[in-house]
Amino acid sequence: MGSKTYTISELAKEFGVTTRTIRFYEEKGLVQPLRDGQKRLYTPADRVRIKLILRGKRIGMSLQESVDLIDMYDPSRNNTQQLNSLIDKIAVRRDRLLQQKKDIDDMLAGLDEVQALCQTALGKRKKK
Amino acid sequence: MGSKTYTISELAKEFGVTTRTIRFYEEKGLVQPLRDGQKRLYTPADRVRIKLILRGKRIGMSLQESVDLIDMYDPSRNNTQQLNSLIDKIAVRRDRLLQQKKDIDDMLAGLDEVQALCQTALGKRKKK
DNA sequence: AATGACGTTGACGCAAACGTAAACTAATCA
DNA sequence: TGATTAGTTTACGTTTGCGTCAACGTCATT
Repeated sequence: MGSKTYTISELAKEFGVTTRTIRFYEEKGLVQPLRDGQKRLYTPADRVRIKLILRGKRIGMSLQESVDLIDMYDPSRNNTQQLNSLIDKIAVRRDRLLQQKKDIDDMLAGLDEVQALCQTALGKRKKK
Repeated sequence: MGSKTYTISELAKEFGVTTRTIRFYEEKGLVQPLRDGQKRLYTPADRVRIKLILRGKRIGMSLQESVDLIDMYDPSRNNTQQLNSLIDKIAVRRDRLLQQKKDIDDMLAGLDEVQALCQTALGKRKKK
């Protein structure tokens, strides 16, 4: 029953952030770990939340945006109203994500070109 | 010869940013527009730089990172040393971009799931 | 000549996302 | 038992990326 918990430094180490960062997320209400006396205890669910937040960060989302996104994943107490507006929000997000994907592909293509230039500039001496 | 130039507000409008933003980029040395007396005149090259900077922003790059990336696109005065280190940098960037792409795909998949849930939840009332 | 529209240079303000130092506790290792 | 290690709170500091005046110049109308 006592499913696994994590200490703050375990998670910090796993995700490559400082403990300060994780505490900061708590200050902002992004996670609410349990306590063993003074010490914070993180459940697997907490761990996932942090993971998702950091994933959002990697593509330039603000912490709040990540949280908003995470909240979408839980259409628990939703009336028809809310479900419809949720669908709209999803559409907006999807558009942004697709734009970002395009941006990334463009950049990758650019990098390929430059790399090719570099290699022919170097390769002339090597292979042929 | 006198190839086209743009005013600051033209570019601001085109890219959906304020003129303040573009001046800020100049303060930081990201662009160096010509002058007609006091007024800034942006060349097509300046315009492209700004465009690339904003593209970087969309996927969470800092302004400086965008500039670093743009500088890669110009392997002008490169000796073998620099070409090799450039290739290394490109590899690093590519890895990051691929990770970001994966992050985006994961999020898109998540959104698809949630949307499906929403739609079945709604559809049950509609159809029956 | 006055009214806008557009441009300029400071300079201060501000939110986000932590960094960093101080000062403390609680458990553990030697 | 003293030292080290990991945790805690409080609080001020820092960087980035602009927003927001203020105070002024320059044209083109009206």
